[in-house]
Amino acid sequence: MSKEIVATDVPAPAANLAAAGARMTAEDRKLQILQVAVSLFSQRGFGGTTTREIAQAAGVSEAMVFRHFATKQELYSAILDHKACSGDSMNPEQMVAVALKQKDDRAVFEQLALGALDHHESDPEFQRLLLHSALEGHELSEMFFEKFIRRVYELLGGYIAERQRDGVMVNIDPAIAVRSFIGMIIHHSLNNNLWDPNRRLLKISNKEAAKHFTEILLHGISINPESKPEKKRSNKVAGNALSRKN
Amino acid sequence: MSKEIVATDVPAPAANLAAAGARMTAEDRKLQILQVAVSLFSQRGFGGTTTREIAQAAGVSEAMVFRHFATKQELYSAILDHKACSGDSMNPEQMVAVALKQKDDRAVFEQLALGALDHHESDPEFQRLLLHSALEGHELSEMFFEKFIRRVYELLGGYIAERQRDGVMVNIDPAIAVRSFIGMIIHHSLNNNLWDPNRRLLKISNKEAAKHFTEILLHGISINPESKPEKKRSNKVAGNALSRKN
DNA sequence: GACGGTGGTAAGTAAGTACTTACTTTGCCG
DNA sequence: CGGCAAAGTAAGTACTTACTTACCACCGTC
Repeated sequence: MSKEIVATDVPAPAANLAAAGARMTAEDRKLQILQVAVSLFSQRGFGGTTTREIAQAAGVSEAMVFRHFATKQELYSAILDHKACSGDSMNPEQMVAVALKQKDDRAVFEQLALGALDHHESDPEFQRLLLHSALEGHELSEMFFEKFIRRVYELLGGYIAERQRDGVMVNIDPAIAVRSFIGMIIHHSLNNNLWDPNRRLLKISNKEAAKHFTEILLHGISINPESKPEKKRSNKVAGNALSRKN
Repeated sequence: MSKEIVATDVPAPAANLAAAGARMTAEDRKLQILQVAVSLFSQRGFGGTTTREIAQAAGVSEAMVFRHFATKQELYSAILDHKACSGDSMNPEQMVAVALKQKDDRAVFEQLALGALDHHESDPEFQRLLLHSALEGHELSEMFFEKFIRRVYELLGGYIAERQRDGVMVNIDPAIAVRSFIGMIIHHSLNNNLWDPNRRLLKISNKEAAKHFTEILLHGISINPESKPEKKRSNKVAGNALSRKN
């Protein structure tokens, strides 16, 4: 049972050089080691990955790893920071900014869902890293929570609260609605990446998934759902929201 | 940073004996080691837990661990088997059997949700073990998937399909509805156990959560949602289900 | 009361582990 | 060319790891 120690991809900086075993600038090598380590850590976790494996996968000696990262822990932290901070689509606000202002409920939720699902699909390593770090109690978990999850709750929760004031959504605690929605998304990605990678239970595109999750949520928390909201809906609606049950 | 090596609880068989360091029967000791190891593995994962820690936590020498379990891997597997097979409430059918036959939608979903949420809350170790094993690619992940998840999809999906034929639910792929619902539940538990144990984002009882998740789902996929379905609804409704969008 | 089997251990072993040290190679620039 | 800093390594070190071996101590029983 000898696992191959090969990073799944050798990305940007000097892929061809790396293959030739050629010399690289310190910066490039550091980045390469980091990227190789991402792959290994996400597959096997912190405790399950040895510095020797990392060095081997990067095609250098162990000493090089420790030249660039003083300790294994520092390398791990660097990875998590890198992944969390250089986060490309880590800004939920901007990706739904337009829809938000137009109060296009469907667009708000669908775009957010699609963005998240696509991101999870294109970078499954991140989800694995996040899970590993959460289980290990690493600070990334906390950081990601504070910097991202919390903001999503505020953003979406705020939006829902506003729509409640508009009288078009039932008077549920917005946080519950957000949790339900995020739950559908995360769990769907978790299924695709972790438990059911060949989609035995459910095989749909991210677009379909986003659409259906949105549909269920909006139908689930909207008042007057018999009027099929096909595209947009007119903005302000008179009247106050009333709970269907407190 | 010396972590204490103490199992969170010393359960049934010979808790008082263990405290005294007294002699135990082989069977009892085996069980005790197993239970102590559950706690450690769920906290730190397979790679993150050493056999010495396990022995220390059980109050015996390492040799005793290897007398009862030939290898560390065998101990791990025994744990997973134990947890998955001796699964107490691992039968979703029976816990909603009555509601199922009565076609009491609300009861079906709410009872299932509450059962799952309560189980996750009372045994968070299991969720952690399951996650660890999924990340590590252990066979428990597959087993649990086959033996439990799949059955929930069949059970709930089948029920939804039936209600669609009854004409009271919209013509969505039942698997999508199930995924959405399970997603809300799992993600909520994951939040409570892993990311937000002190409930900063959302603090509700399992009962409330189950009720709200059910509410959202049923509202989300039911036809005719304006008639508040407060308790039960009459069974057969004439007419055929029509999708609100394919 | 010697005996045998079972619960239990102290003290290993060989193969890792993270991390270092002392040293060699390589490219670059005056 | 020659010099030199930076990239890179082989071969460690000190310690931990999973797993063993050889040996006790207790206790029912014949």
